[in-house]
Order: sequence, then C-alpha cells, then structure tokens
Amino acid sequence: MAVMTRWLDPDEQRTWRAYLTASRVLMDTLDRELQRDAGMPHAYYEILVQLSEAPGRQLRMSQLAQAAGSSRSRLSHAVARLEAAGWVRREDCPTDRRGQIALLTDEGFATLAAAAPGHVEGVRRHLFDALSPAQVDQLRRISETLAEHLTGS
Amino acid sequence: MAVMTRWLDPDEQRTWRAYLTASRVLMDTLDRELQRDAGMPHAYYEILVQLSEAPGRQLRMSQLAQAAGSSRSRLSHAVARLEAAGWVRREDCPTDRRGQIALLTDEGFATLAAAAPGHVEGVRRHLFDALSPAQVDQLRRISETLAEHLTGS
DNA sequence: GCGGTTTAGTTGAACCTTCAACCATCGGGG
DNA sequence: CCCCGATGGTTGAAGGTTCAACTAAACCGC
Repeated sequence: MAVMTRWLDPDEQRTWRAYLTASRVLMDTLDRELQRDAGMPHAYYEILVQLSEAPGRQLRMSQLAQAAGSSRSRLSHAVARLEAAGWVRREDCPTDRRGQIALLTDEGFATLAAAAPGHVEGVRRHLFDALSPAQVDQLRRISETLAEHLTGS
Repeated sequence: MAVMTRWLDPDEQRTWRAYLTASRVLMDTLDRELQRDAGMPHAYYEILVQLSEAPGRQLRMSQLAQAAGSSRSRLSHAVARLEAAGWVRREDCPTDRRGQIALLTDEGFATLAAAAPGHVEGVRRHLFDALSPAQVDQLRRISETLAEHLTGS
C-alpha cells in the first residue's frame, strides 16, 4: 500500500535549506576556531565543560556521555585521547566495579579556562551579535521545543 | 592589555545550550535514518541532491563543493566513494583542462529518488511537526540572517 | 610569450565517529 | 544460591573529515 509522501512546501524547503546552511557553517566555524586556538574539536571541549561543572569535577562515564551528548563508544575513545593529553584522568568507581570515573585534571581545567574566553567570544560574534533580542528568545523556545520533541519520541 | 570577555548572560547560556542539544540530536537522528535506509551519510545525500538539481545533473567539482557546503578535499574523497558505488561519474571538463565534472548516474538518481521520501518524512516528523507555523517562519528568518552574517564576515 | 601568481583538484596521513562484538559486573526471580 | 537478562564500558575495524602538501593548468602583467 503506497503512502503519499508529505513533501515540503516552498516555504518549508527554504527554511530547511537555510537552517542546514546556517547550522553547518556556524558549527564548522566554531569548530575550526577551537581547533586552532585550543587544539581540540568542539566535542572534546564539551566534555571538558561538563566535567568542570560537575561536583568534584568528575562524572561516571555514562553520565558524562549523556551530559555531553555523546555515545558511550565515542566518549570512550575521546577520554582515551583526553587522558593522553593529560587533561582527564580515569579512576575506578568505588561503588560499582564495572564503573569508571572520568575526572578533570588541574591541567585540563587550566586548558579549558584558557580556551573559554575565545570560544565564548566566537559564539557571541557568530551567533548572538547577528540576532535581535527577540530572535534570541525565539531561538531558545524553538530549540527547547525541538529538543523535547526529539528526545521525547 | 587584557580584554574583558563578554560572557554569556543566563538567558544566552540557556539559548546556546538548547540550540546545541537540539541541532545535534536532530542531525544525529536524520543522519542515522539516512544511513539505515539509504546506506549513506547526510553529507553524501546532500551531494546527490545538488547534482540532481543542476542542469544536466552535472556540476564542476568546485561548484558542487560550494553548493553542498563541503571543502574541496572532502568532496574529492566523497565523490571517489560515490563513484565506487556507481552513483556518480567523473568527466573531464572540455573548457578547462584542470577541471573535473561530476555527474549523477541514472543509478544514482534512482537511489536518491528511493531515499528522498523517507528522508523528507524524517525532516517533517523531527522538525516541522514540532513547530508552529509562526516558529517555522521565525526559524527561517533566523537561519537566513545567520547564514548571511556568517558568510559575509 | 615568459614568469610568477592564482585556481582546480587530488592525495596521504592523522584524527574522529560509528557500529557491532565483546567482557565483566550487577540485580532480580526462582 | 544461581541463573539470566540488563547495564557499564572498551575495543577494533571501517568509514568520514581535516589539514597540508602537491601537480597541473589558467590567468595576468610586462
């Protein structure tokens, strides 16, 4: 039984294309800046940020994966690299022998502190400076709606 | 001379985090669906789409890179794979001996035609169905503003 | 038409992500 | 207590992306 495709109308087309372009260019730009200035991709920066905000600057691998929006496997590989760089350390979890705890080293914290201003400046310049306060508000609502919709289904 | 960082205020923080999460999850979802249903990542799909819409279903490598939002290098690698899959063919450019023309094969077009309905359905389900018409309009304006801002600077 | 500078495109290495397979441990039901 | 399914995490291979280096041809000024 054939089901008719609900194609996008011209407005939706235009919206989708614009969204694709904007989000791709934005992320590429920030990623390249971060790589240039801090020597790490945005995904790794995100991991360090999550650790820095966690109590004791440490998290179980699963929770860290969740917080950083990463798969378990990806996080495992990433933490291996971050550990080699001396920014993160692994420890055994005392309450669950399967568990591993990732914790941010002082060196990792310092690297993050050094990278943050430039990155924030980039986010401001490339995103917020281009939008009116009303648009920022709209973007927040849209993103929150979307995130809920996506993780809910 | 120290320059003060213009940190994000709480509202901007929240917006940025929500945006990051939403766009990441949205793209991951669509990417996984496309990989599952059509056996290609979204970036490759994009290349086929651009070719399919070009006159004669062909484009110079540079123009294709531009249209698909890809670096030259990335496109070169990608087209190599697409060619191996039989979906794209390379030809020499008659007017510029440096040039290469990528052209969509019938098989590539058929693959795209088979993949499109499912993908469009995904875009609709994961994006448009979650937003009000007003929000779709807002998202279009925001994205267009942003794209212009980013490529302009 | 010569020489230097762009432009077009490719290549290989390093790196990142994904996927599936895997091991170890935990927790609950009989 | 023991078994079994679920959970936590890692691993290796395959695939995708980036970066820098490179070749070749076109363009430009003289």
